Amino acid sequence: MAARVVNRLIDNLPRQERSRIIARCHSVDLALGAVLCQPGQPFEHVYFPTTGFISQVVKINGHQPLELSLIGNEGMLGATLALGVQAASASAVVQGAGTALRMTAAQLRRELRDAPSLLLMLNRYLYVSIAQLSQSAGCTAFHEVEPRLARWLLMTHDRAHADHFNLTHEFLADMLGVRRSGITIAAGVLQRRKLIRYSRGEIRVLDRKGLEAASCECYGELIDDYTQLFG
Amino acid sequence: MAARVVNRLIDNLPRQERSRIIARCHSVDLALGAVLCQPGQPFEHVYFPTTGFISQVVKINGHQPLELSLIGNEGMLGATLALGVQAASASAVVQGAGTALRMTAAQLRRELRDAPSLLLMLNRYLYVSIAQLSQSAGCTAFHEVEPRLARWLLMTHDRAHADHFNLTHEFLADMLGVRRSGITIAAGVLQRRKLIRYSRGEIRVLDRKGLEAASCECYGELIDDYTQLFG
DNA sequence: TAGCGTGCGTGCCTTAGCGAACAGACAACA
DNA sequence: TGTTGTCTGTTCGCTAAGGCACGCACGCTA
Repeated sequence: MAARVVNRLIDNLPRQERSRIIARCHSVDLALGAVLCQPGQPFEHVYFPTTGFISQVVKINGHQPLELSLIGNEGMLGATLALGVQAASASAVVQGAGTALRMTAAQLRRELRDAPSLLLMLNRYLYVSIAQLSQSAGCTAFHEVEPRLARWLLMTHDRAHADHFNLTHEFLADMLGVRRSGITIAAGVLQRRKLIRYSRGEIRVLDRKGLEAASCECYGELIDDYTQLFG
Repeated sequence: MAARVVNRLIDNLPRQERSRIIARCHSVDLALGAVLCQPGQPFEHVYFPTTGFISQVVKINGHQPLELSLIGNEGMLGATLALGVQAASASAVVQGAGTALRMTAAQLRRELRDAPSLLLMLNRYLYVSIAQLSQSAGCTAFHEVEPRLARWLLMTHDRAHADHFNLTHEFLADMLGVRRSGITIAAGVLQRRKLIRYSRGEIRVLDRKGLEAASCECYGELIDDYTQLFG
């Protein structure tokens, strides 16, 4: 169990290609806050998170970076290489410390040449990413802080593989593109409803079902988008 | 000039493939308001707009559809087919009447098999679309109605190939995900500044440079994203 | 020329959320 | 033990924008 690969994309590959890919990867630690790519700059590595997770964020002049998507062991960073473009389209930052499988971008390009199911997988993942980006755009435009926070906590819960994780209100505010005290209020409501408990940067999920009810429907949509293609 | 193909994606193809693709296409009229695809449903056709243009929109429960991207003769609808997924990820609606080159989805898939530059082009276009989606998400989250309206008018101006086009305030409000009277106010400001003039559903761009100054930087970013890959 | 539908201007009230600031509370460290 | 930094709670004033509704004005049709 300990040495088991637990990136769902890799796990989905047929056995031969899977071991080939794993052989080409190194396991690395993802250090909280590390910046893994910058928009316009070529990827050095691609990452398949196993226990850590990564945020893709967009920076808009005069604002804190806004989160676009969260990448955990259900996904990868660097899938756009399958489109033949070397550069990253957004920044990516480690958001939950942990481990990932990592491969150089050059190596991935080589593998893509003669690993048809790898390409197939990246393409599908890109498709899901596009669908999820679209959904998120709508969510950010229309939904309020509280349900968005709940959705965000659920997504993190899924990727952290633990009931508690470390995030300050300040950090959450940046990710959601809202004010810190807006998070304090929304999180306070969720805590009073006994859905979560938090203190000084540690958040614990107490009632997942309840959180799902408190979140906007976007959470379910994102899950559907993924399972439709990856089961 | 009259019969000249003016879809920039197609124009960028090498001569042989270009004529091959054009031969596979039919020119069709895009009727204002026509729905060209639905999320989750397979594409019947793909469209390369020439004079018309198309909006991709996302529907969120209880809200009007929000525009994700605008597709004119610089782009196409259906590029995700290159990812091997048949279904559309969002709805698409004709937003400016005009013409487009159209091909069946099945035909495109066939062409993709042995037209390497076509695949290359679709892949690049997908990359650009992802970058633009990300930028738009940030724009919707942070920028105010007036600059967003200016940006939107510029984008439409680029795609309409004319200084005037037909759009009501109501329609603009839906696209931007804001209230109708919010558009009336923002458009009024732009009109008083002599950047545009409008009346009963017809909008005319008077001062493009001025509009660019009034819009958020996202307009420039979107242009950059595109020109970086398509020149 | 009367009627009606559509598009636009405007106003009122409400509200979510911003910006900024301050205070308490805890943790770590010296 | 005190000091300092970080995290959270809370407040005040403010603004962009939402929801709603009314009225005008233009233009098509009868």
